Amino acid sequence: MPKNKKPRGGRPAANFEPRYGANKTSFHDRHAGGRDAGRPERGARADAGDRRSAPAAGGYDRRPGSRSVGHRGYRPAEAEAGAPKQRWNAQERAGRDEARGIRNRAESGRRETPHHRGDERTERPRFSDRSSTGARRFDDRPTRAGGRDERPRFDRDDRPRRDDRGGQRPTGPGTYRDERGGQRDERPRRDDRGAGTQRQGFRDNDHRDGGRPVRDDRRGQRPTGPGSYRDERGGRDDRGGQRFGRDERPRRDDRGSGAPSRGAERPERSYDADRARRAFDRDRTQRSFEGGRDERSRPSTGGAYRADRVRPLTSDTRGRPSRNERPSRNDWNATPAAAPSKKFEQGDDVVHERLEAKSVAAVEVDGVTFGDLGLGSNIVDTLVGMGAATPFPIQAASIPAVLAGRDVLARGRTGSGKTIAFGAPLVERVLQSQAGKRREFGRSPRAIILAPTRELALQIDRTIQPIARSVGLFTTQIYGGVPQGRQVGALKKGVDIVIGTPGRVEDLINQGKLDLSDCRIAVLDEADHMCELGFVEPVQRILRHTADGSQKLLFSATLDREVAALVDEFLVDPAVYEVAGEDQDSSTIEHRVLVIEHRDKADILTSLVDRDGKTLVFARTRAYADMLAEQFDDAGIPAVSLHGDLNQAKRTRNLERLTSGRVNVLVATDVAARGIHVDDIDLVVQADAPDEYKTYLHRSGRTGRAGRSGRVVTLITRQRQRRMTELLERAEIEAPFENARLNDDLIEEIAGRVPTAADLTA
DNA sequence: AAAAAAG
Repeated sequence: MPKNKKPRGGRPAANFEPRYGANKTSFHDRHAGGRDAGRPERGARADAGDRRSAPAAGGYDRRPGSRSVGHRGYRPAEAEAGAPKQRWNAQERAGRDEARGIRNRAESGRRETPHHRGDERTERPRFSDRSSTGARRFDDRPTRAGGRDERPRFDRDDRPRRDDRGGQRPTGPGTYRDERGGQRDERPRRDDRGAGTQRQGFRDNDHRDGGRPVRDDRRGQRPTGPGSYRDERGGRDDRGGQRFGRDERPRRDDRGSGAPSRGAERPERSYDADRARRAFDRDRTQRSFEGGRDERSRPSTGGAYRADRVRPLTSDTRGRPSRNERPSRNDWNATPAAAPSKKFEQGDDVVHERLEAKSVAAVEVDGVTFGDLGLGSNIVDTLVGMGAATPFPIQAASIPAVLAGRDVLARGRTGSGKTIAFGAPLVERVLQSQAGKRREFGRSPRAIILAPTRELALQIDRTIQPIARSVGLFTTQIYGGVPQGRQVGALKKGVDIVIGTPGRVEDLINQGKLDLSDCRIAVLDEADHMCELGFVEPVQRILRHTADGSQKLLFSATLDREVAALVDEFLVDPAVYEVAGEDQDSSTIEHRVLVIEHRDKADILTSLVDRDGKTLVFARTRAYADMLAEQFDDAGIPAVSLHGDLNQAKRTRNLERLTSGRVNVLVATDVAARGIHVDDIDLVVQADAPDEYKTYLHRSGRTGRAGRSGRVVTLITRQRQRRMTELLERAEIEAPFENARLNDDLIEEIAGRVPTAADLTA
């Protein structure tokens, strides 16, 4: 049913566009449909004997503001054509004014959408008087910006904005993207099917939004050269990037120096021994369908792979890939001993026990292909098209296990390719489970993927959908904040893979509109987060709706025993994987802590974000996020916010504004802490220090992706130093604490403004 | 505190 809402583009990309244009589409539909439908009706009425019809009729179509009956801004023709306003009673007048207000809002919104900065945040007083405040702000801006003109970096940001506001150009090319955020119809047009994935346009489009996160995730695993990074807008480039990435692989090993040699030193342990040791080990026979599946679907190399290439960790410290003396959190988690005194000091940042895991190192997967792991050729081709020619360690480890039907727990640090690690084999398994069967109308989903935020669910879908499409499977997003009609419609037609957030998923289950009884695979992304208070219960309830013995996959960059509640109830003999050599020393992120005076905080923040690259600022509360974004905006630094107080359209749009580079500064709550991928964020500023080390890790993981350098700056006051020190210990991050004052060179340096260079150019 | 459902 949403199909007819889709813009009908001949372009293959059309299957991707609707999401951008979902809101826009319906908006335009209303208008276009309204006008078309309105004309005859109006004509009829005019002909019906009104004397004014003759002169007025010619003008109807052209008169600005004429509307069809169906339009909410509709006014009877008589009123406008000739009836004096005096005839309107107060109520009618009110209605008319309201209608005008709506229309104006809609039109100004449409006009200003691409660059307007106000829209993106929650209601602010100045918007009640948009024109005057707009004018004021517009007038102000050149002055402010002018003051900054000496700094060329502002020109780029300021100029288009002034142009846009002044020129009132309705839409730029970015309009579609701006309005992205509605849902799209998952179902490809018939003409998009099949060949669609092979077409360049499709690829381009997917890459822009879907491929990129994945590729970057993958690259994030290893330090690729800078050259491989920029060329991500096109499919061919991606392929190049992937080739490059493959060549790069050895470098990663060099870099994570320990990995190979460690592997060699580490005593090999038999598979059985390893299993016996695992805390979650259970009798595998509990899984009714375990055996047959295993034999059937295990890839030819899978068994050997697991036995030969994936090295088990034997204990907390033995064979541990840490290069420093501390126990490494990167092996699932620190033992309690790693932070003994901290454990109960702060109830909100508990260090959970580590999980025993098999560790897979990059060198071990060298030369292995996705095909070797057991994925079908269509999927492999799609992956290659997305820039993933060869599997990364976490993928190489988990894919065979997933294909074998095992429950899997996997930890790979931020940006290590987790989405493909569960997504690709999930698609393969769903495909196998339907082999030979016809895809029935109204079939219920075979797999579900849950994510903690809507943005993440969208992002996951962008990655998985092309893979699913390549084998003729359908995905749909089920998340809140948007009307459910379209989602329900998709479900009615039949969907194979559901990707969503817990709230709406459970809602639709309870409404009887989503049936998970045939759901054989359930994935929890950011699984540890999903096990936190407030999330677990719905997640548990949802999982209970899945088929008996359904396969469970739990992934996170900070996976630890926090997931025990779910593991105990839902997982059977899970395979547990992690990636060797993933510690902070191998990270490309530079961490710093600025100890500041509270009164300087606002100005220091403005100074920090007053820079060239993309900056992500984390605030603890929604209100503060809004406040900061406005503060930056007022200082002439275009900024938007992202938090749960915004409606979904604004959330999606604001995130896209950062992605597209329309703004360089995004101020977000922790809604953006996990999973969200935006290219090129080179500075993460924590306006408020996080309370939990995991939050720190996830927030900082928004930068330093794709092997690029990234910086994380945390602002704290003196009183917070101790807590911060402890948190960093738990996170196993080393960061210098530096006292900073406003206008310190230190801040210039962190922002990337080197005073001397500016002096030289001046 | 934030996140996750809402016609």
